[in-house]
Amino acid sequence: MRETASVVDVAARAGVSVGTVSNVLNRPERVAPSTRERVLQAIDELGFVRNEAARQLRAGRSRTIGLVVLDVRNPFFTDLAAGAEGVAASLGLSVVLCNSNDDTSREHHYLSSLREQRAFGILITPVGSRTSTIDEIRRRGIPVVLVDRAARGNECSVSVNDRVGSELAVSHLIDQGHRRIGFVGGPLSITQVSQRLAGARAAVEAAGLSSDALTMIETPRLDVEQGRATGEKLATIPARQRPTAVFCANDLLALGLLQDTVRRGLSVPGDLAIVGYDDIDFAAAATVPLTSVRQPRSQLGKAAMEMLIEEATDGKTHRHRQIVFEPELIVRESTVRQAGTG
Amino acid sequence: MRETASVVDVAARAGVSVGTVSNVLNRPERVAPSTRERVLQAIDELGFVRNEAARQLRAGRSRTIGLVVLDVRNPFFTDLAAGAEGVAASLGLSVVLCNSNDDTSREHHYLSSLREQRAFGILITPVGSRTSTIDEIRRRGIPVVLVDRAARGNECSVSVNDRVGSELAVSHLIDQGHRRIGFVGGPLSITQVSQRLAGARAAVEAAGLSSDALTMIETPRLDVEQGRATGEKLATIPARQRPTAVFCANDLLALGLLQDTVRRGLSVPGDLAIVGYDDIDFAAAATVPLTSVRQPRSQLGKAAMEMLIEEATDGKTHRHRQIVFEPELIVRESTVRQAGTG
DNA sequence: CCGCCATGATGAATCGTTTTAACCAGAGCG
DNA sequence: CGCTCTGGTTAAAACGATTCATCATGGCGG
Repeated sequence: MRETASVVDVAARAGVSVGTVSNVLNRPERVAPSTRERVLQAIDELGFVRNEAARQLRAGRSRTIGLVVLDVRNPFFTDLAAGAEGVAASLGLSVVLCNSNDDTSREHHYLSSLREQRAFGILITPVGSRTSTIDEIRRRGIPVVLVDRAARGNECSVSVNDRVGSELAVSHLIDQGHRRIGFVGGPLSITQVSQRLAGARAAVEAAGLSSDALTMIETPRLDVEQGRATGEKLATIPARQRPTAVFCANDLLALGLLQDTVRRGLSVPGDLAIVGYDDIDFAAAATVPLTSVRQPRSQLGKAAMEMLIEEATDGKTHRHRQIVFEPELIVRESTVRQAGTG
Repeated sequence: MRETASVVDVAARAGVSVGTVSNVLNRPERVAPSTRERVLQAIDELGFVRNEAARQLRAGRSRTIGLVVLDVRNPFFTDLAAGAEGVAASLGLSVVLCNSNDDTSREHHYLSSLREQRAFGILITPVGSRTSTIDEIRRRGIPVVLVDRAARGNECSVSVNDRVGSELAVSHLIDQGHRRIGFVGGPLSITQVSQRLAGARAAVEAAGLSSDALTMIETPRLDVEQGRATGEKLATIPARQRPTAVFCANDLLALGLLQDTVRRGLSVPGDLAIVGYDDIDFAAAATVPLTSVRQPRSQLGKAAMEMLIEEATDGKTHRHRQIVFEPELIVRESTVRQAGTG
């Protein structure tokens, strides 16, 4: 076996031209069965493997799609990725998962790399709202679809209505009789966080409560660690001012807070009711099953990928559009006292 | 601005040859400062972006490294990935994270794709032990380093001594007075699992206990869900035969089991002591902080990547070697009753 | 003043695939 | 018999960056 066989070698061995080999590879129906057979055999014997770089060079774009997420460690994003990947795989496209880690410079680095690779397209949850690099990439003809982020202007996006989701969550807490509610999340520069805060405020207002019924507890990140830290913070608040329920901007925060609260010997939801956001698998599996706002994560990824592919294939006729899914509140024990445990 | 500027456009604008442009890009010191300046300006004005596919075609290999893991949702692997990525990034190489999800066909699919891309190298935790595709890829000149898996024969690997890790864990449980110990994990086809089981058995034997002191509880997967299911299983065992301590093959299992146990109103470690493996961040943050076997995850990724790059750059002089890290037992409350809670 | 060397710059060849226009043989038809 | 049509096949021209052998220029020592 040669170091690496090319299409020329295959052609020589099968006694045909390179064009025919290429046809066998890409449009097998156009070549006569007997020749096709001969070529396939030559490919097999030589252990020929297509050179993707050469294909890409010729095609002008690659067959990889970048998926840039804020946090690979958050199951929300890996589930989303799984949904997106399923669609891509069925079309022979591959997805590379890029973790911006909520860091603008990392995001920029990945975007530059995808641009050099002439990516087929990009799905991204941008770190901030300023997206000059994204605009520049789009201008180069690489389609970009925003995921889990509603587009402002003339671009495609797939998102979930964060306002509605948090209204559901906070209204539920109010229905349960809570009058001092905490909102945990941050930084506010993350659009999802500010949207969810806005929804929470709207729910408080709609219930006719004063706006100070809602206490904002800002965190620097949206992870388990910060959730636990929030437990510390809450403990320092005098009991009569302390929220009796909190709404967390995502499940990682909620789980961290839940763990800390239980460890302090407090009861959930008795002493503190907790609602999360995303409904990751961990939520149902927590020590006290977590009430959470379910987002159609996998479907989100699927829809985004379908839109991206549509834009990438019929670029001319394509019209940008924004898909918005509706979230759903899943009520579990972290907000509603169970019959048996009363 | 043209659709997309190439190196010839840049050359024309700067009034030099394409060779010079290439030199500015790759060996700037070889070109006179004044020309260099002129070329850089042309690049800027035209918004020129290198075409990675063309580079790769010429170079014969790409600048991406595949990292194929068993489960992206397990923080162990994302931490490992972070370590590996750090090293790669400093050399201008990019890492694509591929999730085999413990499925042979997915693994094969990713490997084929990486082969077509003429990957710079591959880091992989293989699903099974049969690795014919890997051998084939290596024969093509793509270096492969096994991670978290000791190599059998003539190949590079970076792993952690699983036998020692589980001996530490089980000896610790025996030291705490436990005489009926459960081992939770599976499937046994995963090398890590069988190694950890072997270590557990060795520890039991070393302590002079009968081999039925160890109860095997096999699971189909290593996730939180299965950990909870294990709780169910344990509950069905008559109290006098039920293990008083369990050693789980990874932290996800341990956390699931912990959650289920606490929910049943049992005390940890009073009614059941639990040890996990990996010491993921979640372990310390659990309702009852989890005793776990710490693996140098990030370092593992770093070392593997360094080896891979070494093999990829001096292919001739390179000699395969196997690095084995030693694990460390981190004792927390899930096995040792705290003073206050007695 | 001549030849040599160093430094910079050049241009053509190359990587491996896809695509397109051209070509050919044979079938069908008037 | 000549014409068109068609299914198969071919040869050659891209795609865009890199590399290497070659060449120009000017300074310097002899």
